[in-house]
Amino acid sequence: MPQTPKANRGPSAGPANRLALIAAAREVFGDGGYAAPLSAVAKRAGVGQGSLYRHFPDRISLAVAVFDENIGDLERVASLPDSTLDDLLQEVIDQALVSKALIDLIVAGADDERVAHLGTRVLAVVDTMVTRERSAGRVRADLTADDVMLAISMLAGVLTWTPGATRPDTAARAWSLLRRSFAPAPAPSPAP
Amino acid sequence: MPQTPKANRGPSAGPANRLALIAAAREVFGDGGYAAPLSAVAKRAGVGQGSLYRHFPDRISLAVAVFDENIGDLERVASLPDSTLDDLLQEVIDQALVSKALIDLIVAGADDERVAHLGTRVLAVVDTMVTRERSAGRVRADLTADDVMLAISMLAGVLTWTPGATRPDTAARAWSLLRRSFAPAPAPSPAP
DNA sequence: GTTCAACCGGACAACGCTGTCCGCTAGTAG
DNA sequence: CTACTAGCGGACAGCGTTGTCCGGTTGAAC
Repeated sequence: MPQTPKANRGPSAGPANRLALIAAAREVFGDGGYAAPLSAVAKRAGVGQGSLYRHFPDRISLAVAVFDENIGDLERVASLPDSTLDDLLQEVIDQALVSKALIDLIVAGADDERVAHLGTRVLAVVDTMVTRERSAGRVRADLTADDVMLAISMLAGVLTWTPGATRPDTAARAWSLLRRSFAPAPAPSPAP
Repeated sequence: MPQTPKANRGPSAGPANRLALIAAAREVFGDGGYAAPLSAVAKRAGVGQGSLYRHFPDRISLAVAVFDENIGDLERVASLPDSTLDDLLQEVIDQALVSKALIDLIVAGADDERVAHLGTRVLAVVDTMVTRERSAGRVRADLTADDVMLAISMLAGVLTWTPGATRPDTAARAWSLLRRSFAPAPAPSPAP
């Protein structure tokens, strides 16, 4: 009796399995980091290992599917005409753990086309926001999207290794620290 | 012939093995992160697994030995009466990868007494520097050591996942970004 | 009702890491 | 020289993860 089938929904599952896997992966990456075991994803999704590897042949394709949705959230925020950089960053903070996993993905898959595409999208979102903030005079004129990307990396990183309890506080402190470096230059000196 | 002894320095090794292990661990933690396999440390040190575990029963005791020296370097910088925060941070940047491993250690061993001690020493160093910079008016008056610790965490973190080639550039950009948030408040406004 | 193909779940082989165990060697004492 | 002991190197067992493989199940076509 090498097999003990308990339930097998057959081909009926449709895209359900795929979606369950993505949802499970988001949670697992969220609290185990990008390196979390994929077997945990299958288990959490209530799906066999086979289905996992059939839908997503490797870690990257699974991760790309997950982050595709997260980046969609960011794009949604940026597309609201009066959203601010703070709104965007708040979104990043809310997704902090997944965001860190995204960074790991971008690093790990630096030479993978699918991953590069994600990076491009994020940069575009940030660029939109920075341009808007700049023309509103809410940030210094020489602030670049790269600066903000760097800030986001740092923010997401520090939140990752912050114990859950103190995380909101750390997020606030870190963001207020970084926010200062974005600030417009104040009165350039009392005019001679 | 279950054993094929090639070389065995016997008890003659004295503290040499211990030192070799610490040096090897610094390198291995440096480019494999805190989670790097301990077997790699033994191999790098040219020492048997047995000797590794005899000297350092667990990962934490090995890591503590490594970082003890690194923190010593920081303390040395801070003890020079005219060293600045920039000098300290430069040291951290130079040790970036190991610094990130240190953070991981501090997180991983949050409830370990040996680790807590290391954390305390780092905070003390930072506090010294912040106090000095503050009274020299080189930073805002309300900058705290905790702020700087946070900045260091972020800096070390971002350097960790930066590909080697671009690391010096990233370090410079990140530090200049963070430096801005330490700056003293400028002319408080042209006086009404 | 029967056939078929798509899809499923979980067993399992391969692999890498940890931590232990043990036979061996280099100095030291007498 | 012999007896002894501290310390050494590396084999290996145990364990967890990855990725494959295959018998089993389901709905659709006819």
